[in-house]
Amino acid sequence: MIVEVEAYRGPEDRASHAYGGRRTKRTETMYQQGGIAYVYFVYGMYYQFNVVSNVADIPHAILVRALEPVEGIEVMRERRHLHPDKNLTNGPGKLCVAMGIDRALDKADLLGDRVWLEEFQRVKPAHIVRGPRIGIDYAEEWIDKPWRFWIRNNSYVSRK
DNA sequence: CAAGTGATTAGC
DNA sequence: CTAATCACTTGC
Repeated sequence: MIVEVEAYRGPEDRASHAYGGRRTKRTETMYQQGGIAYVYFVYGMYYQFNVVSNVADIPHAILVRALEPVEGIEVMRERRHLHPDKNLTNGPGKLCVAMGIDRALDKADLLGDRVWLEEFQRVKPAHIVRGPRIGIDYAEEWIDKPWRFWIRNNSYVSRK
């Protein structure tokens, strides 16, 4: 269950890989019609999983930052090398390890059969909180935009 | 709290 | 071609 996300609004958003209309081999994914995965590699070791979210040529995406494990917990634990349950999926790099997500899933259809989203539980708007995004200190006036959203009091979010 | 890690990008 | 950067995690 997704419990934490961040919105990236290229090309205006300085924090987005598509800032200024940057359209390269990597960012090309975000310019496609929404409903597909944008998976990229950072810091030499981690993948990040995003949902492309607008029409073609408007590079918007949602970074999935944390999950609450619901099924397949044993498999996740193996992939995460026996870390305690609460560390399985409480960060964007961690959840990709736990879910087995890598760049082979970049551009994958999220209504397909390799990786997909489905409705699970309805979350009341009052239980959703927002704040500034994480790890984008370079983004100048976009640093403080409250575009990180998480479920209040959920213990699997990446930070309190 | 800082190192690690390598793809990606811009700049020459 | 080179060098800097990075939507992070872990272990000290």
